[in-house]
Amino acid sequence: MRVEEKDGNVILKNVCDFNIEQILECGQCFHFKKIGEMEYVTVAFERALHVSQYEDTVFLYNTSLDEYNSIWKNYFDMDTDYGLIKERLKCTCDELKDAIQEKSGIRILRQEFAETLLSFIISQNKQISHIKKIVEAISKEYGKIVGVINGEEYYSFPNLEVLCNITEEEFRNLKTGFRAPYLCDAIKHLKEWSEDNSIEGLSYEEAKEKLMTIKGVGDKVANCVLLFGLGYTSAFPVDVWIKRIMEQLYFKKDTPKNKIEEFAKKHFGEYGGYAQQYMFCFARDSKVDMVL
DNA sequence: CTCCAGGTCGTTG
DNA sequence: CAACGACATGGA
Repeated sequence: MRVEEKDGNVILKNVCDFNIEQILECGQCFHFKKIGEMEYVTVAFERALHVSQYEDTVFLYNTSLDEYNSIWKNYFDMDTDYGLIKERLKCTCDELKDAIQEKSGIRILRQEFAETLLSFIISQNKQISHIKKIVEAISKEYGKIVGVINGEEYYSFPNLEVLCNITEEEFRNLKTGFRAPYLCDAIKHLKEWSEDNSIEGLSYEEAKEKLMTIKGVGDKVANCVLLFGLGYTSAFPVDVWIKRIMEQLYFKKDTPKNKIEEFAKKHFGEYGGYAQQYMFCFARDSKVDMVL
């Protein structure tokens, strides 16, 4: 891959294992907007990035090489060799071949911890389109304006200091429903952890246990946060879609979620998170049979 | 109008 | 411990 800066844009040429539509639309993030064919605005790290892709060329508009190197390279996980991961997974797990082939351009975004945590608390029992609306509403109400692209304004997700002052009632007014107290509890914990730095350097198990002390964070949300917001690539969130496709690919019968997670840990190991994303996206897209 | 959505909590058996 | 209903809200 080559990285060039030209006329205030950054261009990535000969990009491998990268499909902007699959990356953003695969349910790992909620703070983006499709503005054209293979053209998006994604909001993260208090910035709005206008990005488009044509074949193996990716355009990052109105940015610089410095910003790419300090922010977007890590956000898009460009230092990870997805070709290698896919080969490993396909070798050991023949069942994944179709999903990987179909969703070959997925990457696991390295998102901010706080936004990921709150977004996935909101996600419970909600459709992705509605999760996006709530994340946008929170950002518009409490975040900063970080860009105007094609006449549309984009707002960053509020930082921790601002989040600390949002009341349960204010969250209810933003249509978060019964999740409002969960969000407040999560913010309280975020504040503690940022003050004593206690979320850093933990093992997967320790971090998961810590996350699950938050009311409203169960096994699935904790795994999503570990994977998308804290970089634990072995995390394997089991939701309805993963349950359906793994029952079809592996178990051939109704199987409890904890059994599925246990199996994934043994079978996929450190690559669990990647395997999960290929399967999730594939299952949701191809509408895997609802029953077995 | 009914059903369900990238679930979790509290309560029962 | 496994099973089950409640929980807010909006879209199909």
